[in-house]
Amino acid sequence: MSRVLVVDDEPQIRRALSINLRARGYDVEVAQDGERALELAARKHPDVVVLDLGLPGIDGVDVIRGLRGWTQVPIVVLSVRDAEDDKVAALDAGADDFVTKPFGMDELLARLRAALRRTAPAEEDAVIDTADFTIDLAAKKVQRNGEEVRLTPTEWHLVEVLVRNRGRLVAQTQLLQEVWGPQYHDETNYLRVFMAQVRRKLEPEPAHPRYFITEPGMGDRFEP
Amino acid sequence: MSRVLVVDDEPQIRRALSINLRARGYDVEVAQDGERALELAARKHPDVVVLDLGLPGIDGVDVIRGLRGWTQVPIVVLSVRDAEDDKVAALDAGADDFVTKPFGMDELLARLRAALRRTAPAEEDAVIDTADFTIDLAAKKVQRNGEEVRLTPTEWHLVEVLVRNRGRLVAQTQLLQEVWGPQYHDETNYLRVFMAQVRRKLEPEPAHPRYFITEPGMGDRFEP
DNA sequence: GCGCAGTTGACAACCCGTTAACAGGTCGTT
DNA sequence: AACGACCTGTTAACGGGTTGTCAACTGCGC
Repeated sequence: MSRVLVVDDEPQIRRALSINLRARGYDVEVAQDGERALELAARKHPDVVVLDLGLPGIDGVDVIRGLRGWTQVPIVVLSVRDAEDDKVAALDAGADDFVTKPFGMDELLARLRAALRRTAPAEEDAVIDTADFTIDLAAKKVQRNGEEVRLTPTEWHLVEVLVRNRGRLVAQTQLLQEVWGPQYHDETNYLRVFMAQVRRKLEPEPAHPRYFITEPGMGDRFEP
Repeated sequence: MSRVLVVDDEPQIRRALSINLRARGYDVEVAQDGERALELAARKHPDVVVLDLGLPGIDGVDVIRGLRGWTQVPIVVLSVRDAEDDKVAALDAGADDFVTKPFGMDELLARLRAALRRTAPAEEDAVIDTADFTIDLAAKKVQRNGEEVRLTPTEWHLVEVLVRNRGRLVAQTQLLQEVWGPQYHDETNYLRVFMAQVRRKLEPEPAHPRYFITEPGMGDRFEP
């Protein structure tokens, strides 16, 4: 199920959210301050972030900026009532939604579902069919000639980003950051190696790719 | 600028929002009940909907469902405090965000910006069509006679600057600085070489350019 | 320790920006 | 009208950087 990163300095809130979210089937990571939040986000690639604005150390709004520098992951902010200015600043920094403390668990869960649904592919777009293979984004499966093709996690992640932007050119730095994390923005080696692996598994002629196209100097794209 | 559809049954709120939003440069449509909201949304295709939950006639949540049947337009819901159940129902029906009444105009504006920003990448389908070719700025693709034309990074960069300023004359120094960098302001050689390459790839008669025009001594411009 | 996945390095093939050289055209000057 | 200076258009070669590919290495989990 979906991975959630919870960022809050109050242990009892971390604990409450952790228990409640796990009970609903989410994978939960917790961080108690901004530094750890950014580091965990880079390592674990959560599907959604729940972030308390009132953090010790790095300010919550700066955490949002730090995340927005490299990822579009939805961010749900927790804030105290009457902190109107903070809310506006958070939204402008790129937060997706927020919940006022004290909050009901039902409301938070509803907002998490809403945030996740926004990034989830629309139902009808979840399956991409080509003449040579079929990609099911929801099920995370690829079929070729009726047989299932196994992709490693990184290979899949790469394919996913390209397919979600099908028809569009995706810059190398963007691909690297979305698949490997913010500090990998110039490890173009990885891209070459994994594009080659993906092509070997999916392209009819890996040496003359038809779907996973590299535009020299510009980036890569998936052509359906 | 962006088109906003405001749905509320209270005339003073419609009026206040209408004035404030227009003052910020939004195009505003108003509807006083659910039926008109659905009808206006279908006719005008707003970029974002501001919807009061407590409507006469069709329930606000049903309006959300009605919209979600055919569009992903972001919906910002207005609701009274303590209507927790309504909020959850609205979010699950597909609302994107909501604001509790009474609300500050700053907060509403911030949430509108956030909602618009979420769809911005998709919305920004800047596609320029001419009789001879099509330029898709978002996908970084150029088509000519149904076939894809490949531009090198520098060629693309040059085309992009010209197209974004379509119809306007762009000075040589400005082009050189935007495409090659600040220290290249007088390398007019580059401009000639690359304008020629772009013309060769896109113009029907490269020797008599119709789209990529050089105004001697002044600069260049793209004529759609 | 075995197997899988990700990481790293090496190298050839290729692509693209740079550069130079020259032809054609325009304009001002004589 | 003739001339030359200057700007523009066109082409081709060079060299450096990027890409595709392979294989060995590392680290982790079973």
